[in-house]
Amino acid sequence: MATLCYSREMNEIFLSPYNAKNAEEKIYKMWEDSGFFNPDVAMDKKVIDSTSTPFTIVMPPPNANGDLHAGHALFITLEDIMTRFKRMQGFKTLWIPGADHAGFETQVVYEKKLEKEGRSRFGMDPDVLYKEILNFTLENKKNMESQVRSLGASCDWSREKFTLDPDVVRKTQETFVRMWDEGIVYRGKRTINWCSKHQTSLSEVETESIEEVTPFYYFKYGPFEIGTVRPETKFGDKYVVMHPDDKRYADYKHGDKLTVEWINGPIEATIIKDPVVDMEFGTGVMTITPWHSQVDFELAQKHNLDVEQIIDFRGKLMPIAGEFNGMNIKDARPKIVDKLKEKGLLIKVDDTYKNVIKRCYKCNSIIEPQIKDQWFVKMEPLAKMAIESVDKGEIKFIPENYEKIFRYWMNNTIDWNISRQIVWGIPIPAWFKDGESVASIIEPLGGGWTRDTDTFDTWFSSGQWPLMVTDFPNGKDFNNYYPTDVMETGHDLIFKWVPRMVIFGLYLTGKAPFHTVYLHGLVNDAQGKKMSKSKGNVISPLTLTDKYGTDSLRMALIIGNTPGTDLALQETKVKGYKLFGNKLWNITRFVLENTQNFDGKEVPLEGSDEFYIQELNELVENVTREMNDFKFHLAGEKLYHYVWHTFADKIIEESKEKLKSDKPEVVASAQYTLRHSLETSLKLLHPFMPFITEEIWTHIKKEDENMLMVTKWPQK
RNA sequence: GCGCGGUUAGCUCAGUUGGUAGAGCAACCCGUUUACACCGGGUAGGUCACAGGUUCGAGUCCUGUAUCGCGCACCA
Repeated sequence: MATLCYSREMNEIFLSPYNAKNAEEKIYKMWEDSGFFNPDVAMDKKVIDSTSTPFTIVMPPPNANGDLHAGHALFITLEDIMTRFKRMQGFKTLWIPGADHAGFETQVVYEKKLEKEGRSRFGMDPDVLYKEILNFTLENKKNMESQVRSLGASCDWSREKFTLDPDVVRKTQETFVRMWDEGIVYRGKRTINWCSKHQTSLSEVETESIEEVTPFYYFKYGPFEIGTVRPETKFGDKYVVMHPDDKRYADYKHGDKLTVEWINGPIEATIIKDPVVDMEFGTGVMTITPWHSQVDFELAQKHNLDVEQIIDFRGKLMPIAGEFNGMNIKDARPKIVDKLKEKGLLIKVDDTYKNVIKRCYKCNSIIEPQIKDQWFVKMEPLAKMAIESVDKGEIKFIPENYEKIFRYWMNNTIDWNISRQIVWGIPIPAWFKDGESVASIIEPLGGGWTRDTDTFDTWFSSGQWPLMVTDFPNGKDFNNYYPTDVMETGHDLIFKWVPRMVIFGLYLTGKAPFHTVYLHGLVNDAQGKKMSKSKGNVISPLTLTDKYGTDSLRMALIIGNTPGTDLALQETKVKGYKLFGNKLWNITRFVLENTQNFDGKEVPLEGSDEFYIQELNELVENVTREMNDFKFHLAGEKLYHYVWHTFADKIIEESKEKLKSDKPEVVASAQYTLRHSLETSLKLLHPFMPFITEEIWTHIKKEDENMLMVTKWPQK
């Protein structure tokens, strides 16, 4: 028979303050050894009813290329709170961890490392480079995993997946081939975003559009005046475009040819009339450079115009530039302007012109639009499915306003370039021969095919992540846990990742991969400024957990932090929750010292005890409701308040008198109230502060009780 | 240019369906007679950005303005 009998020895640990460092590693090991992170084990050991409803979260796989940052700590805490809450409520709870090879991101990190060592990826054997990055990534993966553990994540490590696991690679390639077979993927020669430094194309989300003040030059072009910010692209400009309704140029007819003096001598120009020209802008006349501008390229296709490359893929001018051949565009620009000025073709320069320039989101290089054969995904039909799913209410967003942003993006899709000219990624299974392109895992019949050397955009595979980790299409987990429940991730991924997961889920299975998208904000520094290495204001979560314990950081990240809103992480706040942990620790000490002979059985409540038990019931009800509504900031704050200002300040203070009473029923009632309040508080706090609550629990639980992590969530 | 969000106490932020404004930290005063000084008790501090409107009643709903932040964007 299980009885409570608190001995002196058991209390001794509570005589000194809570030592997070000593407790955390031991507690995490106990959890992991129990196997309860894995719902199958929990069911086998009868901790969870095998008929219960599943609750699944897929962890956004952290990049295996460095240390965890504060944002990771936030998402791990949020997802762990959801997971622990549902697990205690008896759901068949599964949180699946992962690690991301993070294609371009990691390659950039590794290239920086090479640079420091005086090496370069260019000229390296691709296989050697790949192996080096793989080793680097696998080493970092271990580091990342141990940091995720240290934050208390109760995820099922037995199911962990890496985005380069062989089955992930194979399935990603199969999806590509299927999309090709079904006409969703095509090979196209189109304008792409080219980073001349990284020597790869990039998708729209991998570029940043930055507004800059750039000199705007007006040049004389025959009888016309044209404006440009990019004189260096103008060598091949032999089409001059104006609006068909523009009366100023009514004398010129579409197709008219005239000879004009230009940079390197006379050039034959052709008049093109097209309504794409804005008559209000500048002089209403423009020349075009189809190879290096998407608008111009579309115009060229429409009118079947010549398309000529001016700038090569290293960002240098080509032979068409004549004397400027081989020059870097940055150096060439002023020289070209000088030459035009000497020739009397420069009319004026506007130094106040604001222009939006696309840059590489990693190295800040100017993105050069180039024409290149790449693999594209047709976005429109896929986006349509995603919008329909949201229309039907199959996917909800927290906070709600992100639904609008999601819809906006889905309604304005551009076909997705999934080819990357880097080695670090999943190879695109495609073959070329005599201008023909075929998607196929194995070489097509006939022989003589050349394999595509490009790799996939990392989002092409991570977009399928919920399917990969549940072992789509026939795995046991896929049947049991797909669709998953909540996708919790940063609001910055509302474009990059969330839509792609929705699209792939719907495309491959007909079902959205999750019903709730919870988006957290960025974690900023104490002043609310974005953390960055260059500003030197980066706060490492590991430094804070070292100093104050993991539970304290978790509380500081959750309380007062509403979904979608950025958070200013202040060390004093973390410190404050360390004090709270200590408070809880000392409450336990008091309760233990004063309930030594108490058997734990329910007794009739005397005096204010009834009121306090009632208040506790209301707390349980409120906290449970708020947790169900994803309002963890409110639930956490209520718990903090209850424990400190009701439990400690009132229940304990008043109990001091009651415990001295000579009426045994008054003493018993007070003891029951103390013990019940403590146990309930620990259970409610466990998802937020798993370590300290579990540590206390091991000292107060009955012999036949299991660890707190799998103890039943309190009910009113 | 278009879109989204914020503007509440010195600082960082909460405030669920409209009902006389809250927390933490900081400040000030008092207190170490045993759970905790990693503490307790108390004090002070806000025309809820501004202007209108709806309402018996608005921090909360509507309109507009200002301002900060973020996102998107093929005007050469």
